[in-house]
Amino acid sequence: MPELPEVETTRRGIEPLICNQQITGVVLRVPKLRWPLDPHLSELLVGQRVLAVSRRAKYLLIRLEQGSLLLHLGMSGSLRMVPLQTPAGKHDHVDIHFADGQSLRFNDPRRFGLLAFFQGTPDDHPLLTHLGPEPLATDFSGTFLFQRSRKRRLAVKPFIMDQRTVVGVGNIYASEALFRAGIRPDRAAGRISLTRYEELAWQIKEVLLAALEAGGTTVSDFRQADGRPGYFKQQLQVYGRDGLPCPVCGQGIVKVSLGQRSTFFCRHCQR
DNA sequence: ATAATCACCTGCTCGC
DNA sequence: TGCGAGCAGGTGATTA
Repeated sequence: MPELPEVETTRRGIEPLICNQQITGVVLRVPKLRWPLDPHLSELLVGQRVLAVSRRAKYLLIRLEQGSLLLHLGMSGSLRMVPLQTPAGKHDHVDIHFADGQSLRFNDPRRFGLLAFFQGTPDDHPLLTHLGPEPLATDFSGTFLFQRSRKRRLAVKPFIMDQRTVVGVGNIYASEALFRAGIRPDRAAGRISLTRYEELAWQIKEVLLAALEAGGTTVSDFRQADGRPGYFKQQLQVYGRDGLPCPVCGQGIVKVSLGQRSTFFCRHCQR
């Protein structure tokens, strides 16, 4: 999926286009994405104005005058702004029409996404209450990772991909951050020193910021709100590069499976 | 409590 | 050219 840089790129793309706009209609073309879509969504949304678009973890929050829309792109989702009459293509599951004649279109081939209306404060939504810190915030640090990992035998890669540990780090950026920090992805989380966790926390921030600057990473589906792909793929150092030389030492990058997820690393540079 | 596995979907690539 | 197997950016639920 879209990991944090892709979701944030999407947020920045759509916010200026829908902020202060009034919703005039909602079109649902499938009964469910990951979970059933509320068939009354239209009645709940029409007439409301968008106050802001924010992000928590990989969730987008479209804040309305009454309540909020919670949106997750899942593995393959993307959002685009299109003129109202644009014919729906394959996997264009939801349209939200606005008074200016534009429409926010949710495309999601694998339908693992989420779109739900929530009345209360979004932070109280059950899906958001157990999330860890934002990786780019100051409360996310090596000390935090170190403390949270003591006595954990879980491999460090699934540990940092657990959204209760830290949010926003998915399969691509987990491999990239561990490479940059020189840590083997299969090392037990509880057997990594504070010093090394400080480096890892720093590299997580660095790689996410660099990807954000490039508009995210497009593997196949992801698109920015204007339809352009993300350009960070060219800067990936290990993800998807098994068999190719390590950019640092030249030894071949290896691919292994860790917690059912493909994992890429350099046996020489990562210990 | 923690860790591993399964499940939700479609589409694409690979090997035969 | 066709077909089944395996895999893909996420994450909640279920099982040991």
